[in-house]
Amino acid sequence: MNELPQKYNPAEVEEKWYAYWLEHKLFHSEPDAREPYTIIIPPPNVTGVLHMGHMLNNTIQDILVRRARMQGKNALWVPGTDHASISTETKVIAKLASEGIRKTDLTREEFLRHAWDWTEKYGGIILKQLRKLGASCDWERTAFTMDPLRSESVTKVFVDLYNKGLIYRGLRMVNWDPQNRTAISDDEVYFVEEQSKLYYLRYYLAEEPANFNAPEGCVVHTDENGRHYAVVATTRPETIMGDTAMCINPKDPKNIWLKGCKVIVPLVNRVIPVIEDRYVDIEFGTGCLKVTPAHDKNDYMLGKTHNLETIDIFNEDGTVAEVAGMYVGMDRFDVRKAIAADLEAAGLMERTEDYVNNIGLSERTGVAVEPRLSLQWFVKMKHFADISLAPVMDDLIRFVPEKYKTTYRIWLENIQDWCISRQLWWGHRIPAWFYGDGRGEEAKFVVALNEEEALEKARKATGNDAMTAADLEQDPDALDTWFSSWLWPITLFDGINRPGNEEMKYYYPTATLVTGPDIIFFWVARMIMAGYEYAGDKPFSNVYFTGIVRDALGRKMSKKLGNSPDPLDLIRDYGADGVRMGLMLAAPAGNDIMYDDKLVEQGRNFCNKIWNAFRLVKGWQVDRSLECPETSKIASKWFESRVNEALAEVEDLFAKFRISEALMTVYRLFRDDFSSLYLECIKPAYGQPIDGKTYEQAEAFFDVLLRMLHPFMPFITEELWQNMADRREGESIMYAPMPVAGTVDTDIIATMKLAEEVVNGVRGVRARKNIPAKEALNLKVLGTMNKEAAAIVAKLANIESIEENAAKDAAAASFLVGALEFNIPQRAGVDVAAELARIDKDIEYYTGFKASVERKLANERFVANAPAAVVEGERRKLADAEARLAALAASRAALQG
RNA sequence: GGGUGCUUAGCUCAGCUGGUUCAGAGCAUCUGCCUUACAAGCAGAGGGUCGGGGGUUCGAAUCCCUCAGCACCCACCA
Repeated sequence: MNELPQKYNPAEVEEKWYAYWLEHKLFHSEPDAREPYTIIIPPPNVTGVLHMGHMLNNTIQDILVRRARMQGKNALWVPGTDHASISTETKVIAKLASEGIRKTDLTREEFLRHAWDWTEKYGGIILKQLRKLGASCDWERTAFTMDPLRSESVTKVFVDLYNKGLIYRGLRMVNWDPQNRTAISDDEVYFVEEQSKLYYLRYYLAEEPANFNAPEGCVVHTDENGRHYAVVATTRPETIMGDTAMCINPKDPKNIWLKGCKVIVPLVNRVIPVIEDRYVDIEFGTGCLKVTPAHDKNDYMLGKTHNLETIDIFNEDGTVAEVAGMYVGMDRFDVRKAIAADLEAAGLMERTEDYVNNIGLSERTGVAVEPRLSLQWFVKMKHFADISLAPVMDDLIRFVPEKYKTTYRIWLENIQDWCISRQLWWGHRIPAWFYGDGRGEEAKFVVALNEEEALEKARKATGNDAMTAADLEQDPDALDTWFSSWLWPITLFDGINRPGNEEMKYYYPTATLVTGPDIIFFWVARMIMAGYEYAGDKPFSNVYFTGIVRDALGRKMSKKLGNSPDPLDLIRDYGADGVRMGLMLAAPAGNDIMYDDKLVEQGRNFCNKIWNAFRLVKGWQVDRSLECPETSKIASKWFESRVNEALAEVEDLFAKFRISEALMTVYRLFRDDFSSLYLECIKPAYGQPIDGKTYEQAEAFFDVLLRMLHPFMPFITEELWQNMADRREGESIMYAPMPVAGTVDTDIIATMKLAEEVVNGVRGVRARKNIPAKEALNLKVLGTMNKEAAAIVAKLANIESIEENAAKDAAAASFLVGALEFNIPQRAGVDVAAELARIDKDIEYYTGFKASVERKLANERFVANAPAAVVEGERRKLADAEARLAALAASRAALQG
């Protein structure tokens, strides 16, 4: 063991043990008689690369899984990746574009071939990276949301929901991404403030009334020719070709004169009616609203209630369509500029104003979302909201931190139907086949598991047995990625294709889901829904929401800022265990973590500490003929209790998912209690051997500590555990039982605490007087002290003799522990002035303290109302203070004496 | 506009249903040490009127009200 280097070298250790774990299939799980503990990975994007968020998230999962495994549970962590339809398709399109290939030039099949090539090339990189972290995933079970099992399940669920009437096809205003030419869900839109303009446009009256007579309070606009017009404020003048009405609030006195009129859309010269609706905000702009039902959600609703025509003036890519009649083929933003200039030129622009508004952008492409009327597939959510609210509110599924319950509830209570179709090719294709003419709302279609079944259904529906596959056309759309992810906890055990199979029965519901709160709606909520609908039970019992990893300045990590370290670089520089520890130290549940290199440095340093403590113990020569020294006996008795205390604490913290605090508890146990106290207590004098009993006890403690540390720091603990004894091939600390808290001897804890305080006092004197640690001292106790504590003090503080019931030594340095005074005679004599000053400072403090306690006790209402124990406590406080003051006064007198 | 949460040492945070383990931890800082496990270390020390104000109570970091600031989520106004 003496060959162990002075510093821990993580790289080779990590490589070696990960290979060992794989070789012996230590991550693999099969159902058996043990209690299961299952975690399903939030599948990262198949073409993604590991970032700090993944590091945090997966470290937590690994800690939970490893701990469960050591607790004797059959632990399974299932890995996999997500096909991430929009994200991947966007990347493939970009890659093709760089080669001069346009998606529109390819057939669906050709495009998919490219996409699969891409997926195979980059797919799974992230899973390889997870191994560097030490992730104990059962790689034999690696799944992909678009592999055959998962795909088949998705189709079945679609068909089933359709048959239950929970899926429908409908014309709706959706968020349209003109770059990817697809609909996206509300959740995929984010809003940013944009500096834009409010354009005030003239809408002339179509007919001048014979006797123009506006009521009192009206704001009437008249041009130099005496013609009357209304003014409409809009941020989107380019949509005027789609105007089919102007709307005023019936309660608006300014605009009441427009009631019943018809106005002319500027430039377009179409005559449109003025309608009235209380939706219009009287205070905004002029109180007149142009209504463009095809291009605005609210306008669409107005259009429905007022039976307005809908003119869709944009193409899929955001250029102006034929039907607009002007600016055809121009991009929407170019049109805005052009139309503003043209309106200006035509004298139809009243004025413009600077204006800040929120515009919706597509999460994937960053382009402005265009509200667009289109035919899409939807899942009715009412039913799902009904079945998924109570289990969370009743803590059947426990959310950590709890505050997300409210978020969840509010979302469910306001749930909207889920748009699940995407105009993409990369994804699960919608299993609906059209027949006959027309693809609009009136289109005829069948929903089926495959083309064969579709044909059969279509024949039945039409009564036309001559129908062939050529008469069918499958809906070209793909499904929203989340439509496969929401089944993940079920499909990983093939629970859709083979309901109630053995693995489902064993592994489902899973134990804990670890994920970010940003996907609570996208994913967590929908898995709960799917769980109850398709597995008849919750998908998981706990949801642990992690925070976001930020930089030291609190900024989100992003490629743009370049403030995100590459996790693999960190692992290389600090070791996987160091990085894991660094991240976990700063990661209370639900709190964002401010990443700082200092953290992983601390982790690395701690690894080194463990390493060196091991070197120390392993370096001792053992002489079994030696008696076990008293101090070692005391130390062992004490440390056993300390371990039990810490174990109980850790158990409690894990139950509360306070993992960072659990780690801190073990960290302090190892560093402060084990290294600084226990090892120092049992350490034989230099060059001397250690007795057998103490050595074995120390080894046993080390073993316990390694097991406590293993879930957090798997590599170094395996390395040392393997080093401690001859292990069988295939044996691993991964399966060593996690120690369980035993009884705590509070007396020995108190004794050690006292010893620590005395040692601390002696060291304080050494520091003040510049007495080297090597120089043995004599200690006088002005009273008596616990013998065990005294023995420890002698060893740790390098005391050669302890004299009890000693007389006050005026020439000695002194300190107090409680009311007990200690003196350390000095060779050099004492600095009376300095000593007096110190004593006076103490006297001042305790006098004030005593006064405040006396005040409290003098208060009759306090004595009458406070619980007896509290009052008693105050009395004791007073007595202590008095004793202490007396001791101080005696010291003072002796010094002066 | 609606909601949730936060504000405690220089930094990151813990302090549960009010009282002797209430003012704590880690990191950082300062001082002294290359003491034969570890300088990626050891020993010692300093540092906060618990965001402001008010209230309840014998007693408030803890409960209530209010003000201020911050963060996040939802909705989105032409």
